[in-house]
Amino acid sequence: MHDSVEQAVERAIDTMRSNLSEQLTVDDMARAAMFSKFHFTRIFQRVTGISPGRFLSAIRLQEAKRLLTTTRLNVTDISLRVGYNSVGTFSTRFTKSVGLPPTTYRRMGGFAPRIPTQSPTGLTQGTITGQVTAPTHGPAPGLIFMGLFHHRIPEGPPAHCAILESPGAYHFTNVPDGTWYLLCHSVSGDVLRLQQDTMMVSAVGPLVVCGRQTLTADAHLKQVSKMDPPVLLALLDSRKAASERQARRENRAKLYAA
DNA sequence: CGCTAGAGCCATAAGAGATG
DNA sequence: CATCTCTTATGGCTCTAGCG
Repeated sequence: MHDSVEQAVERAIDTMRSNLSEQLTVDDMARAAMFSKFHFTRIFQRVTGISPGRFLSAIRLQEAKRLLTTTRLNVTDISLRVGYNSVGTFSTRFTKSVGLPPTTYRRMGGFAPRIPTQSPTGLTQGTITGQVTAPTHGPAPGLIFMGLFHHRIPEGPPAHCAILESPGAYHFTNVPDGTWYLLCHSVSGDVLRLQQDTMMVSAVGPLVVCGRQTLTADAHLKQVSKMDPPVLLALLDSRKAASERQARRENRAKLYAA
């Protein structure tokens, strides 16, 4: 039974991916999965962590990111190709989710110069801490991007973010009160190609922060699957970030030696 | 699994700014 | 200057969340 539910959700996601330029509705997806739209919405949310509408929107923006970095199509054409009839709506949604307007994203080669974080909202003080682990077999993860988001989908500015060079401990302090998802994303190899087999992800949550308490949340990286929501936020260039870190380490070493 | 109120998304249009 | 892109306001409508 559980498997058939997952298969239905997978079928719906396949329908989304192969009909990006169509005006797909939840009704259409529910029909493809052979459920009523009410029941379909519920099981979809249970399996993926987000609603079908948001998942579809995320897939559209992910495809737009790909088209921006791999083709010379203009923004209007790309917005039409991924199912938006209005370039205005597309531009607004893209900027809000990715963190950069479409043309800036293209100019930067698909990377963000820095990852913006939300400004503190007054009542802060919680702490979230834990370990990031990776599978013992298979390719080693590259740099690990970690972020605290309001939703199960990595879009918009995170409340906090960090970069780990390898699996290990992390520590977020001054986390605002609220419900958070810890989302981790690691790429070994070429980030631009975003090949599924080189990407590892982990999602932990919901984590409810209230007051000065400390929460422990361990994140286990796993190979990305079809049912994981795509990463929308523009990430840093991992190779550049790694070389900058290396340069900083060398500078520190020189200072100590002097 | 069905229903419904309200939140949020999208289309449209106009205008400003950037670019070649 | 023409074209492209981005931003913003507005109104309609779809979708989600919550209840039964």
